[in-house]
Amino acid sequence: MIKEALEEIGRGTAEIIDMERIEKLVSKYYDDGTTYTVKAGFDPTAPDLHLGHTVLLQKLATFQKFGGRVQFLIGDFTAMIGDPTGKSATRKVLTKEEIVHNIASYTEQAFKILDEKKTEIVYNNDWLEKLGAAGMLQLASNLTVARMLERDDFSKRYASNTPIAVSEFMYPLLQGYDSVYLKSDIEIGGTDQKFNLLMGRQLQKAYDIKKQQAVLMMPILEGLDGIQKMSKSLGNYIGVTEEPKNIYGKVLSISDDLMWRYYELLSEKSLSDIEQLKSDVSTRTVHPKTAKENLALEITTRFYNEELATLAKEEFNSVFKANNMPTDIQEFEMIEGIWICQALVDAGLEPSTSQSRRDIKQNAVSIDQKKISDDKLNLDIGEYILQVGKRRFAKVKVI
RNA sequence: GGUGGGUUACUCAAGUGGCCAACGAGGGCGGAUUGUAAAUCCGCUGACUACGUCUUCGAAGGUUCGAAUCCUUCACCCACCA
Repeated sequence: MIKEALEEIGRGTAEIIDMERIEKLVSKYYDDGTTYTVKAGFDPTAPDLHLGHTVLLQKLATFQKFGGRVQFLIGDFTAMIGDPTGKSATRKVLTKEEIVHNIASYTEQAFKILDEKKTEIVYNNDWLEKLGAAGMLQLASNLTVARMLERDDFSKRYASNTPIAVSEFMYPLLQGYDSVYLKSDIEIGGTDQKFNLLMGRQLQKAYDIKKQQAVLMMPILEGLDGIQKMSKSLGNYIGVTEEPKNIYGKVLSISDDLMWRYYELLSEKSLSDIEQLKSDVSTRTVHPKTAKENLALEITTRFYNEELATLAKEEFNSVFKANNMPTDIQEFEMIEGIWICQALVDAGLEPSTSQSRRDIKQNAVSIDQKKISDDKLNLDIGEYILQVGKRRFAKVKVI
């Protein structure tokens, strides 16, 4: 029983520091029901969760099955600094309303995966604000600049002459202090968080709270391009609130190699089942596309339900395989004689009339399934289905 | 505080007075093809009812027939020195 739990916990992890501690915590839970805390931090600036986040959430959910109580930490204070990812040195300060709004949508999404009853939501502004300048200085004295520069992000940016704001140095310290305050037993995060996660251990020791958190790191999920990490700013993400057909379609668009990565990190299938599937595909017993369809179906089902997921699959096949039209096309009303290029812009299919012309020249635009080549066309009264490329549609009623 | 270097389109990055709406790469979009929105090949990628006009090269002025390119001021970044 414990063995099984530990296997599940270890699945897909990139690195675990202090596995012994985790083993102790889990076995104590099985002995006398003592629970333990698992901390994970989230940034309230981006209210849209994507599959990259769910890798962590799924791991948290796993812990919840085996005695973990999740400390779902909202980094409302640290969000003001911004994690030193090299993107922007400082972020705009969010208003209270924005944060409240973001968090509401955040948690709603997160509870599609997490067990709400075993989750405690905490805000680091609650204690970090009270820390004050003196507390901050005390905190900062725990770390040397040389040590800080060892951190990968920093050394790279320093070497490539990318600016580093001094406030960014505070980020790992504050995150570490969160662990001191919360007396976390385990903290999980992405591999890119290693430095910050270890800071928690170090500070817990420095502040002498009689325990040091174990650290579990999950690999960073690659985005749809298969190379860069999944992130909203790169546009290579699958959002958990996206429509079923989008989730389904996007999963289907990943490369075959990436599919196995997604299986390991996102699927609920056991590792041995996945191995089996892999060998079936390589021996051509199972078509890779089938494997991918099943994955897409499973992921879509997780965020909706089986019925909607199946519907998404059918819709996808109908639109992209059989080249049928999607079922839900947006409608627009326009005035008689409207220029086709303008109509495309008004219907949101094109960003500019210039782009419309280019696309018409490239044979990308059709009206009622017929390609057009005349970019000077004006529309008479009637109803038309405008289409750009394979997947942008609009219904236009000209009056 | 001093000295020097930098700021170009979504990103990276050429361009040092007219040939610049601006090389190239990535990304994006489209076409063909397919097992998919994969891979591959090809094309497009500032705006405008458009073989012309307009607005872009950190910001504002200036020199010039003509500026992304020269000058001045300002902002931001980097390096070295203090």
